[in-house]
Amino acid sequence: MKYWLAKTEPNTYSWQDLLNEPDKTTSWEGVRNYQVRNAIRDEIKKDDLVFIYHSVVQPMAIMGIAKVVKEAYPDHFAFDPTHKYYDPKSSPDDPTWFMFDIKAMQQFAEPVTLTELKSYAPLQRMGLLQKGNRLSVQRVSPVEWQYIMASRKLINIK
DNA sequence: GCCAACGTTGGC
DNA sequence: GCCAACGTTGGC
Repeated sequence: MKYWLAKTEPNTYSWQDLLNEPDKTTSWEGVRNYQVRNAIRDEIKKDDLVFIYHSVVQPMAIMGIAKVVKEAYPDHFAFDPTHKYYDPKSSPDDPTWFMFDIKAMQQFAEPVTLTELKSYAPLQRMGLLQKGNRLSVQRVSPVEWQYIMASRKLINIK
């Protein structure tokens, strides 16, 4: 099993939006970066765990944990000319872009802020903290994952 | 609001 | 194939 971190701008789609979904489950579409596409298509597997991170808006922080419930499948939003995620390069016969589904599992009692993450010596090499890192879905090492998990009380979502 | 970092596009 | 121009991301 692998660990991941997915960024989202809460003004567009927030952790609370995920909690409000039927079965706390949503599709993660709209990735239009090839490096992230390759990770989604080739590496993300069912039952992998994902930190959901709020970017741009204060407080920038990891909000909670989701589980991959469906592996990569074609991002059909790329096929719709009226949709903002439309990309004429991608076709149903030969899709360029992929999406996957996640379900919210646990929430941190308090968000784990970017400022706090930066203050932890064991996390200095974490992808999120590297200058210029713009990958919207990225790997988290097991050590980093466990360290962050141990920093907070977790609330199970029912 | 600014701007550094980075990815993509398109002319040559 | 190079690279300037442009667009986007995302922290400050």
